[in-house]
Amino acid sequence: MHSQINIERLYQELSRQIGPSGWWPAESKPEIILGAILVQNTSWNNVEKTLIQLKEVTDFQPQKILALTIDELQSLIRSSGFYKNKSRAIHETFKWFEKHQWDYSKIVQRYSTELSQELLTIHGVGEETADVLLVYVFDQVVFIADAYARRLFSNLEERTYKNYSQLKRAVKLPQHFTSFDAQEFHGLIDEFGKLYLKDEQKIDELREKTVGL
DNA sequence: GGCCAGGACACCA
DNA sequence: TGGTGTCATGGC
Repeated sequence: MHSQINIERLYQELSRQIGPSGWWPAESKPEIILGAILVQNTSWNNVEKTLIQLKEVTDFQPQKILALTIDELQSLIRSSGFYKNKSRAIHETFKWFEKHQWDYSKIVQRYSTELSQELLTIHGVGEETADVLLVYVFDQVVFIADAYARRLFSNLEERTYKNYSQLKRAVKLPQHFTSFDAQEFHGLIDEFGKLYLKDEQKIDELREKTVGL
């Protein structure tokens, strides 16, 4: 049996050290959706270049995004890498939202607890991107078990979470977490990862405060 | 100049 | 269900 992290204390401690995270860094939901796809296995630094291009050309207006030819879209997002995959993912995801008139609250009502499964039917939207959309677009209280989270939890608990679903199953957010908390928790984990994941002393310090038996 | 980044998917056993 | 190869750019 591994020692487990006290999620409550981890959230509080990360907030105290580096909060507020300011995540997700975007001014609109279409921009969040674009960022969520573009950042797949890619540094945010590369994504920012792409977002600047997209803003200039489309101002993140869905109808303008969808009006781009596949070649135009690929050209605009090229610096984010995997541009063939991502151009298709962006197009299919935006078509999906268009099908639902970009009515976020209505989508939540319609699919209810099945929304995650529905998002996963979109080509190019996998486990993590679906959770990111749930948290930052649909304001759901969900844990995002991304690479930074897996590394952090693996380090703190001194074990190895091999993939997304393994950590996802292991982490239950506190009942009282609001959608803001879920957003902030993810942002803090990733920001902490960027800053300190290679700092053993920092990790040890955090472990003492968040891991019990 | 190789390694890696805020994954997803096809294919295989 | 779980493991592996592939997709691609830019920063270090």
